[in-house]
Amino acid sequence: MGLRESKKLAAWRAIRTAALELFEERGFEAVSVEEIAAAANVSPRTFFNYFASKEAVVFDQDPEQREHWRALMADRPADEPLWDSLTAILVGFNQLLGDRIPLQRRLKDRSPALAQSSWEVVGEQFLADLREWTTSRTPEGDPMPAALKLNVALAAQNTAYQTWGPDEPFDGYLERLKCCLRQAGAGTASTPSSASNS
Amino acid sequence: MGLRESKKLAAWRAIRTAALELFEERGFEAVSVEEIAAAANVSPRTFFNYFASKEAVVFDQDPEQREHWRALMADRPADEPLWDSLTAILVGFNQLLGDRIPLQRRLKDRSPALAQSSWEVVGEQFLADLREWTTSRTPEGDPMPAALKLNVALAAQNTAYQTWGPDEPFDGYLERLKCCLRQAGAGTASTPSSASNS
DNA sequence: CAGAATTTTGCAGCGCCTGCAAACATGCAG
DNA sequence: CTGCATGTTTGCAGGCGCTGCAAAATTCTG
Repeated sequence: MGLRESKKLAAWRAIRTAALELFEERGFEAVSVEEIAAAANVSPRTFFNYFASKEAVVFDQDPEQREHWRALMADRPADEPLWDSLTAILVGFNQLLGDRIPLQRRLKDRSPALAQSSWEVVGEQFLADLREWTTSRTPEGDPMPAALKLNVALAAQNTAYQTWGPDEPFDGYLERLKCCLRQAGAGTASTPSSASNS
Repeated sequence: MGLRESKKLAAWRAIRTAALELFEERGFEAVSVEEIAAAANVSPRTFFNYFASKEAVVFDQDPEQREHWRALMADRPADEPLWDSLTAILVGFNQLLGDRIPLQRRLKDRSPALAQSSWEVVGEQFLADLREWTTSRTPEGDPMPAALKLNVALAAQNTAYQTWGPDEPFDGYLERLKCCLRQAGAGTASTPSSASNS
C-alpha cells in the first residue's frame, strides 16, 4: 500500500476519532477545529486538508467503506426492478454504517448547527455514488422516473431516521427503515408503469 | 399597523431586494454581508437582526406570505385524503412563490455554497408549518404514515426541482411538479394501508 | 544518496456571526 | 408636549471557520 497512503488513512482516522470523542463529550459547537487538530496531533491547517468543513468530519465516510457500498451497488442483478435494488442498497448501507448512525443522531439532537446541516442522512460521497449508479440504470428517455424513485427511497430513509427515537435500539431503526421503504414502494411498483414509456 | 411594524417590514424588504440584486449580478459568494447592508442603508449588524445567516436572505419568505400558505393549509377540508391535501398545498405554495423559484435556482446553480445549503427546496418556516399541520392531521397511533407521506411529497418536489432545466419556463416546473406528485402518490393512496400495523 | 513528488505546517488574512451596551426611535399616559 | 417605557439600530470587540501561499518536512524513485 505504501507508507504514504497508510499514513494518510491513519491521519484521517486519528482526526475523526479525536473529533467524535470531543463532540460526544462536549457537543459539536463547543469544540473548535483547533482543539480537534491538537487532539489528533496535527496542525489546524492540516484538518482542512482532510475535511472540507467541520461538519464533514461528522458525515464523511471512511474511505475504505466506499468499496463496500460500491460492491452493494455492483451486486444488484441487472434485471432486478429498480425499486428493489434501491431498497437493498439502502438497507445494506445502513447496516454497513451500523453504530455510527446512533452516534450521529445524538450529535445532531444536541446541535442546531448540525441539524440544519444539509446532508440528508449520511454521506455525501455515498449519495453521489448512488445518484450516479441510478442514472446509469436509466438508459433512455427522460430520467425523471428513476430520479423520482431515488428521492422517494431517500424520503423513506429520512422518515425512518426522523421518527426513530434516540432511545430505541439500532435494530429498531433498521426495522423502521424497511417498513418505510416497503410502504413508500407500494405504488412505485416494479412494473414499468403503464403510463411512463415514451 | 403602526409605524414600528411597517418600518420593520420595509427594512426586511430593503435588505432582501438589495441582496438579491447583488447576488444575481455578481454571485452569492462574491457579495459580502457588509455590501448588502450598505446597499440597504443599514448597519451590517442590523442585517443579522433580520436574517439568521447570509443564506437565509435567499430562502426566507416574506412575512406576509406566511398568511397565504397558512390559508392554503386551513382551506383543506378535514375529510380530504392526506395525500390530496399535501398535493394541493405544495402546488399552491409553489405557485405562490412564482418567479422567486427560478431566481433562487439561478443563484444555486452558480454557487456551490448555496447548493449544499440544506433548505430542501424553499422555505424553512413553510416546512415547519407544513410539518406541524401534517402532525395535526394524525390524531392517533404512530405518526409514521403521515410523516412518510409528507417526506414523499417533498421528495416529489425535489425531483421536479432537480430535473427542471434552468432554461425551461416556470410553468414547465409546475407541470413537472404535478406529474411527480401524481406518480409518487400512486401507492400512497388514501386507504389506511392494510399492512401497516405491527 | 540526490532529486522529484507530495504532504504538513505556519502565517496572514477575509468574512460570517455573536454578545454587549450605548444611542436612537417609537408608542403611550398624563 | 413631555416624560417614560419599550423596542430597534448601531458600533465595538472578538471568536471562529476557512483559504491561499510559500517554506519546511517527509516519502518515493532511480
